[in-house]
Amino acid sequence: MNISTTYSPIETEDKWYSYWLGKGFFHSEPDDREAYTIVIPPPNVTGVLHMGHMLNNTIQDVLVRRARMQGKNACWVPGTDHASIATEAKVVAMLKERGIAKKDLSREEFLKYAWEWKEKYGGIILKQLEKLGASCDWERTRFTMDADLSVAVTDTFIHLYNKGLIYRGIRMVNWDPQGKTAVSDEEVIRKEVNQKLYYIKYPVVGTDDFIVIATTRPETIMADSAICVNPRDERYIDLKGKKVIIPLVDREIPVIEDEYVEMEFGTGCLKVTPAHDLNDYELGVKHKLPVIDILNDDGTLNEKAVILVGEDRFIARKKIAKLLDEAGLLEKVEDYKSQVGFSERTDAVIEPRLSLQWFCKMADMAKPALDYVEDGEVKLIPEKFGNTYRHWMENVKDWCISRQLWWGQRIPAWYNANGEWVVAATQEDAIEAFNKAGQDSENLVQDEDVVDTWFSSWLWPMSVFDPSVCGHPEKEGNADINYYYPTNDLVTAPEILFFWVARMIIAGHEFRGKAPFENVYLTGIVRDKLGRKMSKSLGNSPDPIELINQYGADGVRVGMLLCSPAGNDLMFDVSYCEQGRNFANKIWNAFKLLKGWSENTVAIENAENKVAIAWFDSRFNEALVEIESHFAQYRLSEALMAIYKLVWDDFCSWYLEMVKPPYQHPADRETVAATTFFFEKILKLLHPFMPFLTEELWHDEIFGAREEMDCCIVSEYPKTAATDDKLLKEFDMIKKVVSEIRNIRNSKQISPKDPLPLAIKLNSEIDYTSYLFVLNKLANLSEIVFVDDQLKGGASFMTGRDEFFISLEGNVDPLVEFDRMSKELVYLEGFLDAVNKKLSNERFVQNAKPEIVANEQAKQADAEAKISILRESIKTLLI
RNA sequence: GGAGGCUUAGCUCAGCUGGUUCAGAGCAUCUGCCUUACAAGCAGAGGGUCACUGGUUCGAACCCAGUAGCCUCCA
Repeated sequence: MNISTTYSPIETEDKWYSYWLGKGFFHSEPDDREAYTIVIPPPNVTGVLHMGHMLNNTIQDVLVRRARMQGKNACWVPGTDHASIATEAKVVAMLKERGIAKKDLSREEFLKYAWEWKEKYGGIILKQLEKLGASCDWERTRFTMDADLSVAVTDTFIHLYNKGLIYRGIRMVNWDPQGKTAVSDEEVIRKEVNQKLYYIKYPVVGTDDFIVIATTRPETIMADSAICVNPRDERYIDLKGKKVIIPLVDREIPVIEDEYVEMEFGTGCLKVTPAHDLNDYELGVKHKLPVIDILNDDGTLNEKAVILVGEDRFIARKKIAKLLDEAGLLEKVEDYKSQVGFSERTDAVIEPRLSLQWFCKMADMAKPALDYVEDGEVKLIPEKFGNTYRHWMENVKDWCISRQLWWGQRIPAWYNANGEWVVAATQEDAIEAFNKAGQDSENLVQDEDVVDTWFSSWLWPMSVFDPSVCGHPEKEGNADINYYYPTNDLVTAPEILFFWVARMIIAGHEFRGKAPFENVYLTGIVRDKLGRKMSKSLGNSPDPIELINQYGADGVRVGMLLCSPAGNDLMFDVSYCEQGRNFANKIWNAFKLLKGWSENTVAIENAENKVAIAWFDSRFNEALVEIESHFAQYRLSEALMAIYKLVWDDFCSWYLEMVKPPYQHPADRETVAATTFFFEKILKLLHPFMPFLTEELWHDEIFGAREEMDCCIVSEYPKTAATDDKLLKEFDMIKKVVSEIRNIRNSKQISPKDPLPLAIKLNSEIDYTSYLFVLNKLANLSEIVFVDDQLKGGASFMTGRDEFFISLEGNVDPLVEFDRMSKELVYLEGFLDAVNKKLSNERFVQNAKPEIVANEQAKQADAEAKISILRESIKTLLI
């Protein structure tokens, strides 16, 4: 084994990952054991690992590895989703590089290229997860566009359509005129832009007056259906029932009234353009206004605009401003800042556009999904997300599920020449359905759109096990789904609580009558040190693979978790990875020490070490109880910190220093055996967080010969056991005594090499005799004596009620000691005063719980005792 | 505009049902150490008006109201 002074991750990581794979430790098949299942939130197939994935998957791996060690049949199902929009964009870009335009390809040709792209570049991210140590069952890897998962999507569509839960309707979409496609809200980047606010005069019919409207989009006046004012606006009372004329095109439109209009904005008059603005559209529906769409799909004006036909919308804007000005109808132009949406991909200004889309009705399906969370059958962690969830589920909007793309599952709707349609899995089924309805079934065409990617991923916890149950609630399902479903934990980001989590609960309820998971752990957002979200465009995100190369996978895993409080955002900084790496190194070196001992042992009795061994045994169990409680509450970073302190402080700084043989002396066999045993337990505790380092050390010969399947990854996780509380308490006192002596050394500039004489004046029940060896070793004492009277002329301190004295010839300034003691006395007197006040307060004694009053009385007695000791000490000092 | 959340040491965060010597941890800082496991380390120390204002209570970091600042989601 390597005995370098630093742990070198590179040499161990690939080795053990392939070993685990080779032995099939990640693979799961249903059996008699309790299942522990996680399905991965499928990353985008085009994606590369970013810090968010890093956090999310580290958490999942910790949970899975721990469950596996607890003897559960652990199954972590990996996979990717097809991400229609992102993937299609990548394929379009690839084609462009090869000089091919998407519009020159048929759908089939394009899809061929897309699959080619997916096979070649897709799924890089899964390879990257291996570097992190993710113990996924790779034999179960799934893709949302696998043939059977696509059938699941189609069947689900048909099922919901037949139940009347899917319908077609008009909707305003985000249109990218350059990409000629609709994009989702998430792909619209809002930026503040300097614009102009144009004040346009509309002549009022039958008068010589004008009404002035402020707009940023003068090129859309030809699409106006009305002018709207607020009914409470006294400036415009006269306009009631009047009509106005759209400048340049001379079309008459009515003046309507609606509370929606903000009187303070612009002139208080709003032009209503239902075809080109979402709010205007809704206003139009409310007031039954006609919809006039004057734009082509490439952003140029069409013949409905009457003027400037064929011009691009922005050129038209400039030209129309000029035309209005020339006609004397442009009152003024102001500078104006506002938020404008840009396409993430083409950077074109997004155009709100009406189109016919497919929708999924949500209200009825949302109800049971809300109940799961309200009733606690599905737990959201942290709980605060329950409020957000309820609010959303009670105000749920219908889900627009169609996308104007090719990459994805094509909507199973078929149209005949008369515009009639049926929903069917295949063309044959469609013909049959048309015939049955007595409708024309010649020349059928399938809907050109695909369904939203979420429409695949909401089936994920079912479809990875048995896609055939999706769309078929009556089916019993295969052995896998009956064993693994419902899964245990889901680990994901709060941003997709509604897009994904809620919908999975809905789908799970619809097809299995059960929610797909018990616990949903919502991680925070990874931000940089300055609190900014990590993003590609800001360039503030480190490359996770680079970090792994630099700090080791274990170091990065620890670093991630150290700064990730449950449910809160985390301010990531590489210094956390450094801390993780240092921790790995600390463990490595502790191991080196132990290994050195085991190579030179003798069979001698070492009674002195027995108490230290008993103490660490208790301390380990005490820490384990705390760690288990953190895990039960999904407080992973606190569980990790508790382990960190157990290892670094208790094991390395205290225990190892206590039992360490003197330099160049052999170690006794019993101590080595006990320490080896402790070390192995520590490796187990650490394994879920630091899988590589622990596996590497696990196989060292000091633990004896290992069978090939005897690996840390499948070792039995430690179970809590009884603690000796008296021993733990007394050891705390001993540690305090040691620290006090070290403190005296430090402040008096005494070398740790110079032994000091210690005198103890016992005032408590503690029996120090069994700890003298430890005291002597850790504090380097020349002698320890028990005394009845306080000693003069040395340094002194109190631990509990016991007094300790160290004679220091000529090294102590009585004035300094006096000062220190006086300060302590003042503090104690103040403290006692506060306690006394409480106890003499009748209402306190009456109202407070008895144990709290008893506690105050104990505090009082303790303080009184200490004060009298201190007073005596001061007196002694002054004599 | 609607909803939710956050504010505790220089930084990142714990702090349970209001009551322990309760104001804590890790990192960073400072002081002293190359003490043969570890300088990626050891030993020790300093550091806070618990955002602000008021209220409830015998008692508030914790409960209530308001104010300020920051964040997220929805529109």
